[in-house]
Amino acid sequence: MLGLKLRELRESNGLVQRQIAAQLEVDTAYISKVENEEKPISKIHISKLAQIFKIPEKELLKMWLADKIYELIIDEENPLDVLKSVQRQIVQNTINQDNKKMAI
Amino acid sequence: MLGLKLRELRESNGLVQRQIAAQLEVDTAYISKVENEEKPISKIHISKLAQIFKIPEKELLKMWLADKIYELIIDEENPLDVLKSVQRQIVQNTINQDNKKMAI
DNA sequence: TTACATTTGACCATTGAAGTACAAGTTTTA
DNA sequence: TAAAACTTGTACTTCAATGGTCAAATGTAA
Repeated sequence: MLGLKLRELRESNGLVQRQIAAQLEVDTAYISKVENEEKPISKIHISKLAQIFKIPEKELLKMWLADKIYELIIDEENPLDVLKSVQRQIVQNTINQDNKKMAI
Repeated sequence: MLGLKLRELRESNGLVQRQIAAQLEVDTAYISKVENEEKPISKIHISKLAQIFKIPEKELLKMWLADKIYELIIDEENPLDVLKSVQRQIVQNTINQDNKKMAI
């Protein structure tokens, strides 16, 4: 998913893989594989990519994380279920923390 | 989160760590660390644990996955946001697949 | 006290993923 | 058709996380 997005970003910026590769100082083969989702893009490249494409680093980072999670659960029977339960845990957690603060 | 759950399960079944350790054929120290969330529980033990506690393996597996995801995003600024975007991706994906099927 | 249960810290081997390179092949485009 | 762009397969290294162990310390309950 992120690979595809990166390809779109690159193309809409009128760049070829070689140029991205140069800026990240990696092989063009790596870029190709990333765009074709054969390899994950390394987190350490996110900030430079954000620069190149002139988008907020945070946004790209969020996509990067979402991608990781996606890969983790997509083969499960019921991925949305799992997401829901994580969600519940986080919400519950926040509530507990707030309660603790109130108690002080 | 899962560690705590496992502790609860163990205690509500009236078992001590040594007994769990014996069944999994690991050191009690490992069990202790798992329950205290210092180490993740290995996936390969899930099925045996489900047996021991007499709960569906699927349920435990789901918790295991949820835990992984939780660890992945909990330090982010906006973990719920990330979850939402994964959710969207999955839903979108499902729709696309359905459309493809319809086209056949 | 004694014995059992749990925790802790230090340590270590294994494994799998990440990151990368290179060469050779295929596609695209001028 | 030639050059540029891209893809693909294989292979190598490195690195962090995992999955533990052991011994010693600490807690706890009879």
